[in-house]
Amino acid sequence: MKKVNQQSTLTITPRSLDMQAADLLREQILSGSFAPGTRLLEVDLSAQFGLSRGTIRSALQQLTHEGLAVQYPYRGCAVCSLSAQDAWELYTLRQALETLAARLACDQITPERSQRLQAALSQLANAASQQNWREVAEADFALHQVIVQAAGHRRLQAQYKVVEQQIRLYIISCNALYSDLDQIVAEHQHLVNAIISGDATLAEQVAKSHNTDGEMLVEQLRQAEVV
Amino acid sequence: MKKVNQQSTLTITPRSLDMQAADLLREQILSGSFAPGTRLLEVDLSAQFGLSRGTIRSALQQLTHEGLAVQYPYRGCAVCSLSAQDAWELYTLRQALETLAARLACDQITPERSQRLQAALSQLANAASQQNWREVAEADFALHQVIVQAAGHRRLQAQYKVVEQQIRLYIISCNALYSDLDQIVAEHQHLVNAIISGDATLAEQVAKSHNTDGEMLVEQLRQAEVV
DNA sequence: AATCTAGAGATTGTTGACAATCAGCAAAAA
DNA sequence: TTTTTGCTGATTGTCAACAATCTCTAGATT
Repeated sequence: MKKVNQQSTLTITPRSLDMQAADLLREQILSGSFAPGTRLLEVDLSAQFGLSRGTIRSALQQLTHEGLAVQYPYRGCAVCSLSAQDAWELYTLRQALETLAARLACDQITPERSQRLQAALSQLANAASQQNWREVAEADFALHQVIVQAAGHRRLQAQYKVVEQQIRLYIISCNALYSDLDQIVAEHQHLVNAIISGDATLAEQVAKSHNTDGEMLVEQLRQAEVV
Repeated sequence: MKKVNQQSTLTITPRSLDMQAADLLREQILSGSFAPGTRLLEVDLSAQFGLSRGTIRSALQQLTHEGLAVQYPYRGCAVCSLSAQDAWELYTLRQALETLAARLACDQITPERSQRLQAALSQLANAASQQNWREVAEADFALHQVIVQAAGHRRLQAQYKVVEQQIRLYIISCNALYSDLDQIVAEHQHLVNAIISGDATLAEQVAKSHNTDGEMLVEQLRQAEVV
């Protein structure tokens, strides 16, 4: 009789109601159901979710810490709106984190990790060949996740995730499109090769130059603000 | 009759009780009053502060997000304890953030900002000449704060502050000493000069090499764990 | 007409009580 | 003896009610 333990896929992991509420709200925000600027009122969400206001409050505090919501004391909470300055911050910060991740992943590269990088790169190439920019975006995120995980750095992972979420929010709010899918694949090919090569300085340099989608996003927001 | 407004030093800024409680707890932790591993129980703190448990709970959630506390569902909260792995993470992450800050500060350098950098550097040199390592540590932090502020990047500032706080916690828990104060001053001199020079690539390279205290900290923790 | 004041509505902030979970331990069962 | 079960104490998680703050508007004052 096999014991059910914490590593089993049969485990039910308890998750407090406030965290579940935060998860659901995050999903709504990142799927575009709650546009930037949407007010997130404790009273409304409490009624909608069938939970107490305190529980919702705790969930909103969590989202505020993740940068997805902004709190206005006594006046409500809202989904975060983004300026060009915000986009610039995210793009520069993401790049710094990805550069660190590339170097550390490279320092600790293993055959198994190489395979996972290659697999993620293949997914990206497949999505690009189908001209499906949404899947390209997802494959792009997934590839970077693999790199960041390969860095073996919990804080880096946590911080990268927060940045990624905010970037997702901005992509949705801009209806950002990827204009040159082949270039994106080529850039990522170059990055993965550099990491797998074991040359940390090269990996770092390539990651530093890896900015096509970030620059595009900042530019789009800048133009939107000028109009 | 002068109007009192939000920019006046006479303004009282409302700060919710939960944030005030978080401030006070943060201070206790960073001053060493609450050692790493100390249990932070809602019931005890509630009685001690004369606030409700919910308010304390919210304060602890804030500290958990800052990495100063760890939550154990249904079993209490504790001041974060640090391993060598944690120290490594902080040191590498800090370096990446400082490198970004140096580059951005350099890109946006102004005469006024140069002066502030020089002033902060002087404070560091003074502290070192008095062989007062606590003041050296504070001057070191202050100088980096000036650099990070000069980067004009709100998220970078926020993230840097979280990392800095955690580093402070670790320094206290290790009784870390600075062994070569002159070298520290020289390194910072080099960094400030690079930023002020306006050469962003140089600023970045110097910031990347700027790691004396971080490496020392990691090494001390590694030896403490071996014993 | 311009400015100030008070009140109402909307919303959050805080509280104390009840509900839920966890770990440890003693007793019962195998 | 080992394993299982049930209970208890300690602590958090959640709830509904009360307290506090903010913005806006109408009325009063200058």
